[in-house]
Parts: sequence; C-alpha cells; structure tokens
Amino acid sequence: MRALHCKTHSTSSEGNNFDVAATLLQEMRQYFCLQIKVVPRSFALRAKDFFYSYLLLDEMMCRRIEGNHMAKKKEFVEHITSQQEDFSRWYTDVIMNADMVDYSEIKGCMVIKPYGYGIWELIQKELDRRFKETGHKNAYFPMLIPESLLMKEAEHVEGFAPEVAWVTQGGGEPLQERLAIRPTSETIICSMYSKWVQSYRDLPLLLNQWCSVLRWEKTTRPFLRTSEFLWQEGHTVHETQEEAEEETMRMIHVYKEFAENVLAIPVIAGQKSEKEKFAGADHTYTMEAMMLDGRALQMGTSHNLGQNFAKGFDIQYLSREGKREYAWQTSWGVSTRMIGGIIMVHGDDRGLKLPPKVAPIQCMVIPVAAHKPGITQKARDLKDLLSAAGIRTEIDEREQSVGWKFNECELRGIPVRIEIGPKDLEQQQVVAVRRDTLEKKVLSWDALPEAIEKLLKDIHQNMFNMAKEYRDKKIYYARNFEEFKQGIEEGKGFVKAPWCGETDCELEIKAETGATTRCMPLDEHDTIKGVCVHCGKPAKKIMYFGKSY
RNA sequence: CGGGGUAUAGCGCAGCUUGGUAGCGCGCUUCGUUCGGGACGAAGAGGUCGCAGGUUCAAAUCCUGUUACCCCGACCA
Repeated sequence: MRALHCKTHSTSSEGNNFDVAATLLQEMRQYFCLQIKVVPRSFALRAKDFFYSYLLLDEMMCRRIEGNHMAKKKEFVEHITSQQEDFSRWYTDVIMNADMVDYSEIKGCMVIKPYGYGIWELIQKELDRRFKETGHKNAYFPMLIPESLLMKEAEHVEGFAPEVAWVTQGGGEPLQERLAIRPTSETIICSMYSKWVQSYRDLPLLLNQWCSVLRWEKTTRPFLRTSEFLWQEGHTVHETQEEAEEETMRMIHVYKEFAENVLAIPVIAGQKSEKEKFAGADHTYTMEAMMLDGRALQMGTSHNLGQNFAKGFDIQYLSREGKREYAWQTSWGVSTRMIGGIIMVHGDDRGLKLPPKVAPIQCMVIPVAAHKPGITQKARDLKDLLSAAGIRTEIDEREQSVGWKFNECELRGIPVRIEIGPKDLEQQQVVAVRRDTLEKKVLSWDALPEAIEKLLKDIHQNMFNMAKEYRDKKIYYARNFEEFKQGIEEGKGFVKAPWCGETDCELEIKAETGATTRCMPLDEHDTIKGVCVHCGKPAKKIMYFGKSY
C-alpha cells in the first residue's frame, strides 16, 4: 500500500499525462476492492482517503496546465455563486463572505457584524438628520406591551397576533398578564399619547424611535426578513385629517429622497391596496424597489392611521372651539431590510457594491511592494490626508498579496481602492480604482482628497443611473391578462396595468399568477382609462404588480 | 404549515451503502523567499463527526427522536 502511495504521488507530480493518471486510478480501485476483504477496516479507509486526495491532486495539475491565474481565479469565484446560477445563494454567499452578518443560536435572529452594522449606522445618521429637519424628535418606549393594550385596536390585533412573542414569566413567577414583545409600537405609544395629548396646543406631536422589534417569522433570510430586526418608527399626532395626510405624504417623500440620493436606489412611491395596507391604517404609502432577480422589495412604508388608534386608545384633545375631538395619526418606518435592498440592487458576481454615502469604508489604501522604502509611510500619510478631509479611509497593511486585497475590496463593495507602489512614489501619484466600473485612474498627490470626493460623487451617480436603467427596463405594461400572465412568468419585474381596485380581483390575480399588488404610483393617478386587466370592470387605478420578497 | 435537501476542523468538502473512534483543499501559526490582480517552500496547530436516545463487544457510519440552516410552495409584511 505504501508503495502505491509513492508511486501515484510521484507520477502525478512529475507529468501531466491524464491517461497515466486514469490508469492508476483504475489500478487503485482494483487494489482497493481486493484488499478490503483482507485488510483491517481502518487501513482500508486510509486507502480510500488516499483515493480522494489523489483526485484532488489531479485537479490541481489540471489547473497548473490551464494557467495559474485563471485557475486560481475560478477557485476563488467558487466561494460566491454567480447571480445567474442561483440568486438566493449568491445573496447569502455575498453577505457571509463580506463579513456582514452571522447566524446566531436563535432561530431567525442574525448577528449584524461590524461591517454590516456600519452601514446601518450611516443609514441612521442620514435618516435621523432628515427626521430632525422635518421637526421630529427621538424618544424611547418600552419593548414589552401588556396584552390588554395590544388588543385595543381590532384590525391591528388581527394583523399582528399570529406573529407576536409573549413573555409569561418574570423572576421565575408566572405573570398576571402576559406581555407581548413589541412587533411594532403603535399600541404602547398610543397609550402614552392619550395621556400626553390634552389640547390642540399639544399638537402636532412628532416623535420617532430607533429600536428593534420582534415578529415570529416562519421563514427568514438575513436582512430581508428576520425575527428580530432593527428599524425606526415614527408616530405622529395631528389636529386634522389634512395635516395627518400631509405628514404621511411628507415622510414617504423623505424616504424616497433618501433611497435615491443616499442609497442610489430608484424607487416607485405609491399607495398600497386595501389588502396590503398596514393593519389598523386608513391607507398606506410604500416605496418599492426592483431587485436584480426581477422581484420587488418594499423598502419603507408610511401609514395614515386616521382616527382608528385615537378611538381605540382615547386620544382626544380640546379643539380651538373648545370641543373634544379625536386626534389624527400617522406612523412610518424603515428597517435593516434596506441593507438587503442595497445588496440586491447594486451587487454583482464580484460581490457587494456599496453606495458611497453608506459605505463604512469609502476608500481603501493598499501599499504595493510595501517592504520597499518609503511606500508604507507614504500610504499612511495619504490615508491620514484623506481621513482628515472627511473621507472614510482605511489602509490595508496585512501581509496578504496585493491581488488578494484587490479582490477582497471588490467583494466588500468598497467604492474606491487606492494603490500606491514604487512607480507611484516616483511619479507622486496613486492609482485609483472605482468599484462600480472597475476603471483605473492615475491621480496626482496634489489635491487628492478633492479628486476622491469627486470620484465618490460620480460613483453614486453612476450607480443610481445603472440601477434606474435596469429598473425601467423591468417595468412592463400589460394591456390584457394574457400579457399580464406572460409578463409575470417571464420575470419582467413590475407588471403595470389598469385595475378595478377590488380585493377579490386582487386575490384571484395572486392565485393565478403568484403576483401581488405592489403599489398605485402617486404621480400617475389621473391618467386612467379602460378596464381592469383581470376582471374587465372599469379600471380605477394604475397598479404595479409583481413578485416580491 | 407542506414537499425536498444539508449538518464531519474557521470555511468548502470526502468518508456512511458493507460499523473497527476521521481525511483532503483553503485558511490559521512559525521561519525564509516573494509583492502593480487571489505567490512559493519547509515545519506546525486544530475536529469525536448538529443535539438526545437506542442497537452493538464496538457507531461519523445502522435505528428513533429533535434542532438549525438552505431551496420550492403556502402564510405573513
């Protein structure tokens, strides 16, 4: 047996003759089969193991012949499934390999690692500024909600009851009344608002909270749907219906502006159907984005709650006329799901592409031939220079080869990579490579921060343009139900059609095609003619349909 | 909730059919040579095989249960 080991090894390492290899393989098989009856089991196993190690050797030889670089490249790329091959798998491969999340011990709950959390922190920063600018203040409400409170608004209860987690014990003693872990905070917040709102002078009341909520989901995927997730929820109280509507609309526009200008994701803002609206709302606005696999993702919602909660929780105020009135309310939120959207709108087979404004690292400095005099020092100086100019910059001084680092930067979606090597030191320049196009550019040390700033702006704009171009191609207008079905089946993305607005019709469409209503666009309402694409009744709305996450 | 799949070293996997207490690649550690697109050599460290029970002299391997994850569908937002 030992002799065979040696023989095979030496043969496979000496030459590239696969016929010889195949013959040897055959010999081994025979040898193995004969021996299995007489040798001890453990020894036989060892022989089998060798059989596999031999195959691996075989493959490596193959790679040497094909050419080192390409073969190695292939090996690496195998870490990440291509988008085409299996989009879902690509998605999880990317987030795991880019070190954004990890799975925890608890079902449906993920750990957000520093690189993923860094994105969330930037999202928070950008959004929070916008909330403050529109007059909102942050507050924090309890995570636990007494059952009696949660039950006060009938439609709301019905919507959320199936996915609520309950606390039934405290300090080892059973609780008198079980406590819900918030799936959303309307109820606990409204219970406080009823105390705080007495007069029209107390209005409008404009609060927001950053927190996590828990929904007992049956199927989960990192960022897109997890049991616990981070979000913000705004809850406002107003004197009149008009003011509440204005606020609801204002916030969906804040979200849209944020998605487009910060995340570089074009969205369609519109109204949800009766069936799809928030449980307990009069109506719901949403913004919908198109992922690279042709499925839609709801990126944020803004609800006009009317007086539903005010009535359930007795939020009344004395009006200017001295009359007791129920208040008008809104609520609105976005979550860590947005990060899933960023990945699926911008990513490619090399990995992530982060929009510069939310990239935790905007610029990575990579010294080339770092052992040569002056290079590391200059790289550090440039890093400090860029950091001082407010560009989130890091330097990669690890011992890996530069090629490795280049690829890792691309995997992690870092918008700009700066290479500085001996040639650059001589010429007082750097090579800058942008992630979105992979285009290389030589930049002088003079005015480098300004040049990088500009590059980051260009990258944002280009990413938005690319995403929009793709999204627009994915909007397909169906004139009749045949076209509708065909559009959905062929994965054309958003299928847009005139619609009657009735829930029964909506349910039938879903049953027949798998597509749900996404939204009725805000800016296309008054151009409706013709009949419903499905039932043939007079059309009342233009509706975007699609398969969604 | 229904159907299918997976679980063995940090990661990706082989071993299971036919039980005899594990092996490969990458990664990791040390030393040396390298460094402009995923380097090379040498020497090392690291797992009781998801979890619980059962069968057996003996279980990663067979049986039962259970949990988690992935895919498809239903449900939900």
